[in-house]
This record gives sequence, structure tokens and C-alpha cells, in this order.
Amino acid sequence: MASISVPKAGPVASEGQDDPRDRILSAAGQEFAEKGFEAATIRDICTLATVNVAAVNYYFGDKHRLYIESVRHAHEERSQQFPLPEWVDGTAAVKKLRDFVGNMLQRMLGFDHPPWQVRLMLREILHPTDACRELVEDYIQPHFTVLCSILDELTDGEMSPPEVRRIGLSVVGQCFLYRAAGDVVGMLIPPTEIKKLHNPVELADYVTSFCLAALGKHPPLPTEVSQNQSLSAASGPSDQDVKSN
Amino acid sequence: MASISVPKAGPVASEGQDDPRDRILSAAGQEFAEKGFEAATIRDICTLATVNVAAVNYYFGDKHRLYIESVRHAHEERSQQFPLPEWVDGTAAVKKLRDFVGNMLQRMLGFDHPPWQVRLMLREILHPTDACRELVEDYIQPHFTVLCSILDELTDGEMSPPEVRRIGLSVVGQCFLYRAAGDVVGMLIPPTEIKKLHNPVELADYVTSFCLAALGKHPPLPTEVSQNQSLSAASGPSDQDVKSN
DNA sequence: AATAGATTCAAACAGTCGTTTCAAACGGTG
DNA sequence: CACCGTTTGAAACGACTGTTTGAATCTATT
Repeated sequence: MASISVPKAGPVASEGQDDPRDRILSAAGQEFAEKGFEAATIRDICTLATVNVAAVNYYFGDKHRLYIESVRHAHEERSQQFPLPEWVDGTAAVKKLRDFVGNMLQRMLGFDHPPWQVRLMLREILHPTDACRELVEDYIQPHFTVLCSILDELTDGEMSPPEVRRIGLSVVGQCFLYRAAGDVVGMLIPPTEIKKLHNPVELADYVTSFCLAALGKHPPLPTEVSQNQSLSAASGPSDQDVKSN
Repeated sequence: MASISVPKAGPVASEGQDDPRDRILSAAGQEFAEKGFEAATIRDICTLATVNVAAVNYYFGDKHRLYIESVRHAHEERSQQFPLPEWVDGTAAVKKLRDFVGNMLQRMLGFDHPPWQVRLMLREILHPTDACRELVEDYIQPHFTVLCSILDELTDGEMSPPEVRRIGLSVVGQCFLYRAAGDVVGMLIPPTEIKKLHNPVELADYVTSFCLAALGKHPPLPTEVSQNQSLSAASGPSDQDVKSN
């Protein structure tokens, strides 16, 4: 009964940089990220991608499958833009934590205005659809596991895995607020204060210190972490990715 | 040139419990909360409210003004459902913090499955529209100010207002993650662990302890807060609202 | 009871949506 | 060149959207 054509995963293997499939994927990601699934229209996506409206149905079947593919495309691209840091053996757990938090904040907040990939993933986190499971398994879960192993190492196994996970969520939560509710945060905090204290570098130092202090691995706050002498400058490269092999 | 009717704010003052205006407001809130502004349809809203489609335009003018009104209606209702705790003079700042966090978690997470009011406000926080400013000024800003004053009292003025605000955001962030990304958290944490550690009461104890430990007002974690002996039981009523006058 | 205004209703409006159609253009192979 | 499957194009389809219309119904005052 199923009719004739509808190519399953793209009619022909094409790895060109500017083939229509990729252009549609990129345009769809931007539109879905800005407006959401319902509000984004196939016509706008195709105009942005400079292809005909029929191209979406030709390459992806329908709007829903285009959405799934664009979420996958987004977190795959984002993963290789900001890969997890890798440390040489014997790296102090404190430094690992600072690097991890810095990496997470860079990935979430970015240097310039955040790219559409993060916004799209955020939508999926907040109101999960079919694309969410893959996002969690391939992107979020691995990162969270690394964080938990750092925290476990940091506390020398004093805490049970559930307790470690709860600390991990506290770390993530502090960063997540700025990405998800950034606009509201901007209405609660004076603009000059935002630039001074609420930027990726300062926040990474602060969140790390806050967590370390809570775990008793650090003097309690307030310590003048804003003079960036304690963590970021003293422990080598931290905002850029750290690779060793 | 502007034509005839379109009553500005409801044709006639009617304070009945089940007048059509309130039914529309409630139905619209639920639909907008579940599906978002674009995906929710006036026809579905009116079916849920058992009114004719024309009633929306009669009472509110258009869909956009209905949305604005339903967001206002949501946070006004939620404000009086969970009013800020009020403490007698001399209440310890530690207890105030625990009460505040407990109140915030109750308001965000709720006892049973969270009502549509919170979901609707959440949408506005994540992707602000015209309704956001009022939501922040009337609902979020006042709560955040109270939290900051508690933290200031807790640290005896050791910290500057910007530093206090940053601590405040750390407290909010830890709670916010569970509300905004609750589905993903549920995929990262085993279900049995969710019930034991990630419920409003346990979380309020934990977040408070985490913050107090970071500020040096408490022994560092891990302390066995899960045996609920340190905070919730020893300091009187805390999960219910605390009123005194 | 009669009147005036407020409210409800079914029906239709114009516009846009996702999707489909089918013919034209393309690009490599015999 | 003729042939083929692959890709693109303009136009149209049916369904659904927010909104409007104008008459019918209700409510309260005269």
C-alpha cells in the first residue's frame, strides 16, 4: 500500500559542503531553535536554505523527521566543537573540576551570542520529544558521568554514588540557570555586574570554588575568586580544551 | 475609524466563580502551558472552557492579549497559593534560608504533578515575550530580593551585594534545574534514587546544607542530611508556610 | 410586556500551513 | 546523441488557523 518513492535517508550519499541536505539541516536548526517546532515553517526554512519547499519532503520525508535529524545534527556538531577535556594521568581533581566547569560554561554560554545548536538542544531538554533520548544518551549522559567521576575522585570515595550525583546536579544547575533563564537573570542583575561577575571565566572560578567550599576542600566563601588568582591562572590552561595525547 | 465594539477589559464587571471569562483564562493557561503560544489553538481552548470560539475575541480581543492575561492570571494565582514565608523577629537566618528554599521548591515542584501555572511561567522565563517583564517585577524579583536579604543576614554583611546576588543565583539554580530539566534529570538518575533524594523535602535540606557549607556556616558535605535530623525536624515548621501575625 | 444592552451561537472569511503533484532540468552512461 | 534515474521547480491541494459577522438568545430595567 505504501506508495512509490520517499527516499529513506537521503537519496544519494553526498558529502559536499554545500549540498542541499546540509543547507536544509542548518536552516532548520536555526528556525526550530528560534521559533520552536510548530512556529517554524517549512517555507521559511527552505527560503533560508535557498531550496524549494518540496526539497524537505524529498530529503527528509516530513517536517517531524526533519526536526529529529536537525536535533541530532546540532548536538553532533556541538560535541566536536567543544569536546570533553582530556587530562594527563595524575592531574589534580580540583583542576579537573575547574576545567570541566569551564568547558561546560563555554559550551552553554559561548563567547559570542550563543549559536543555534545550544538553543535547539535547550528546547529539547525543556520540552522533550522523540529526539530527547538520543540527545541524553549521546551528549548529556557522558558529560554527566565524567563530572561525577571527578567529584568521586575529589572526595576520595567518601560519598555514595547517589550523593555524588546530587552534588553533580548542583554544579550543573548553577550553570544551567544562566543558559536557560539568562534573560531573566539579566533583569535581576545590573548590567555592569553581569559583565564583571557573570561571564564564563568568572563563573567557572566561582562555581568551582562554591562546590569545593561546600565539600570542605577549600576555604569557605567569600574568597576573592574575582581576582582570578586562585584557580584559573595558577593551574595552567583551563578555558581552552586541554589535551595531552 | 476604529470600528464598533471590542470591549477593552471585559464587557461587564462579573465576579462569579464560573463566569466565562475565568473559564477561558483557566483553559487558556492549561493549553498555553502544555503546547506553547503557537501550537495552542483558540478552538481547543474554547472547547475546554465550554464556550464558543467567538468568546475569546469578545472578552480578550485577540489571542495575544488572551495569552498576556493568562500569564498574569497564572502568577497571581500561584502567588497566593504559595505566599512568601513570614518570620517572627529574631528568627535565625539559617532557618529562614531553609524555609525559603523549601517554599521555593514547593512552589516549583509541588506535591503532586506540577500545575499548569508553573509550566506557563516557565515558558515565559525560557523564551520571554511581552508578558515577561510583569512576571519578573511582580513575582520573581520580590522573591529573589528576599533570598538575597536572608543571605546577607546570614553572612553578617561580609559579602558585597553583587556577591550575595551570585550566591542567590546558585541557590535558585540548583532548584531551577529540577523544574526546567526535570525530565532529563529523570533520565540521569535511577527512579528509586529520585524518590529517596530528589523530592521537595530532601532537596530543601540538601540545597540549604550545600549553601551553608559553602559559606562556612555548617560542616562540609557529606553530612547525613538525608536522615532529616539537622534542619527540617529540629527547627519547627518548614514545609508549610510560616506565618506569625 | 416592551425595550435596550450584554452575551452566545453557528457559519463563514481570508490566510497560512504541511504536503503533494507532475513536468522540467540535470548529470552521468551506453 | 539517446537514455536513465536523480534532483529541482512552480503550482496546487485539503486542512486548519485566527478572526469576523450578524442574527439569536438572555438579562435586567422601564
